[in-house]
Amino acid sequence: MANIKDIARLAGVSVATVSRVLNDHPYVSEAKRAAVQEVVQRLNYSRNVNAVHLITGKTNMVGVVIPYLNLPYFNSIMEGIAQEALEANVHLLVSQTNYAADKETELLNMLKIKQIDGLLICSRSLKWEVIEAYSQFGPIIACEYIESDRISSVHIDHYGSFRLAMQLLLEKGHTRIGYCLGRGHSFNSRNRRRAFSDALSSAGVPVREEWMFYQIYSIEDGAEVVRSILDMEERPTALLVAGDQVAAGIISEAVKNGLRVPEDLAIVSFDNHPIAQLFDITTIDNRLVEIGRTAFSLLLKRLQDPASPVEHRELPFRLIERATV
Amino acid sequence: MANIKDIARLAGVSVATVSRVLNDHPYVSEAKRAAVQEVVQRLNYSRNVNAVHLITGKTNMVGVVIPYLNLPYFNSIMEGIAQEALEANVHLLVSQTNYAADKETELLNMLKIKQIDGLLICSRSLKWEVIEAYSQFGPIIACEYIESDRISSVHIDHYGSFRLAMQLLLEKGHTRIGYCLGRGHSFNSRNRRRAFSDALSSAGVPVREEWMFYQIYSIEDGAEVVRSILDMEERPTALLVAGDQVAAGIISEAVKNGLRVPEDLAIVSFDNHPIAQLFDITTIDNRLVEIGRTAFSLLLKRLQDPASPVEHRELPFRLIERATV
DNA sequence: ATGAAAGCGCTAACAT
DNA sequence: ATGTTAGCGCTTTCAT
Repeated sequence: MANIKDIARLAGVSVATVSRVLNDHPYVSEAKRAAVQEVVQRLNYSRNVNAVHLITGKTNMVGVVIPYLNLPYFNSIMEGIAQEALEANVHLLVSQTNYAADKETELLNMLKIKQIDGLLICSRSLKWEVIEAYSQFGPIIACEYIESDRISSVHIDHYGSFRLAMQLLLEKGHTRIGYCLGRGHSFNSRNRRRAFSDALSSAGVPVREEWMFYQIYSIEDGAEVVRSILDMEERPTALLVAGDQVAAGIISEAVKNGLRVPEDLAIVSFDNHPIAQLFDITTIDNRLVEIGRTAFSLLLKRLQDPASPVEHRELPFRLIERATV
Repeated sequence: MANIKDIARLAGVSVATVSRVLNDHPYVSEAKRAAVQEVVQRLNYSRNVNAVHLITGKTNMVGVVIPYLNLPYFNSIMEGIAQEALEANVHLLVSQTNYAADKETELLNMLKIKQIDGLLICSRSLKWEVIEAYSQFGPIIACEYIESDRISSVHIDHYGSFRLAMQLLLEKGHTRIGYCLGRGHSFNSRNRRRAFSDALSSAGVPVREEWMFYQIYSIEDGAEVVRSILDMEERPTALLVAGDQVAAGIISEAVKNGLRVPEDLAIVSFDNHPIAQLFDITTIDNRLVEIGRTAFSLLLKRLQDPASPVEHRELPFRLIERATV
């Protein structure tokens, strides 16, 4: 492969001049510029970016820590990130972590050694204190709520959205309410749980542990929840479901078993995925794609101006009333 | 940031020795190894991979050309790729191209300049002849059928699977059959179209252009198809649908408009996405995740042994009979 | 405007 | 077993 020296020799100029031409620097005579460009064309030359990375300390790549690419929640966020990255001409080093801490550490380390210019974290296992320590090496943006003066974040108010959903159900007279979440111990989940129990207690209703389901991710998981409910002596009359996909699984299985929705089982779901429309599910739009877009643009801003401040943006959620409440 | 020289100085050894320790090379005394490791720990040192990339000419990164991350078809393939990459500890440079040729060229170029070690192509706009020219720079694997002695591929037999679907429909007595595809001009689509018309002509039935729908990707697109059909004087009685998501949209809209499935409109769909189960859709499992996994492992093999031959693997598809035929 | 030369941080061939 | 040293391909002073 030809290198910059070859080009310089063939064009009859110095490597510095070639570099200037390559980087669109001023102070190069038209004649030499043309000569260089001709040789570049003729040899079909491309710069070795690894050398460029080494010397500039930048890579035009940002890392993305994402637990599961195929879960609708994360897929939507990723979609937003990818859209903006395409636009900004920045490359994405995507690491599907399955929540493995060592995978997260790996990307953090890449930031430290400048293999990536910045890092987007959709969700993580590592503690924020650990992650914060890496912010000295480059901007880090979180797609969840975090109080930090070193890591920017974009999030929606999961507490608020869960309270809204609860209010909807309580107003309809429901008191036997359960919920389905993914990870039970995440920050978001804890918030949701808190909203859930706050709403219940302000209505003077006790929390029923047996109606709280965790590790519910898929359509099949949703069906499973319905089967558990059917076996109960006392069943919940309403369910908050984190994820439309799961809600669809629940509704489908419920109907199959003679339960009417919403009469026997009301559902409020989250995310406003296309499938929610299909099943006419009342859902709260969490603006997931927008979260991804915003996260990326926050990152870009800090990349372009490292002095720009750490920001925390809360995106408004939005209730979509349909037929399951 | 500390570099290898600092470590060498502090540990009282040469940079070569440090490099040997870092790379687990033999011929280093335990004493020196320990000394180096101690300093590495103490300084929390990490190698600058950009320098390593420059000198080794490798990056432990592979590129992924993928048109849309959020389309179920591609998302499933991506899932397979990501699973294997996680396992193999290889990083993924993912480029969502939206089928923009210049984005594809960009990754091809990265291969040329060794910014990535290999390339996975899920689908593309560029001609294979163009892409083939880059195979000299590193292994390229395609997730679609291609006849090439330079690019390996994993694919399923779209012609065969479409023929099977047609056979199913013809056996049930359908002769007024239409289809819904995404891109109409892709290689896969052309194959499917061919299977479609071959099947029809072998049954002595003419092809009806007005029943062939293109650019159909989403649930909403599916609903739109139904609305077009309802307006027709003569309607198809069956539809081949590339994608369960779209099929779900079709069924939902059809039922809303009083059409019975399969009595008024039979559906055979493809991919066996979880949503197909929910809607009880007869579908042909295209083994998408498996395609992704296989593509990655083919790439890995060629990365580890560049002399290993170009391979073309066809994965068997599988009919899942449910209730829409 | 142009070029010479000094690195960027690392690996590996070579010498000892 | 260990160290010295020559690059990898590029950018960027610093001269001129």
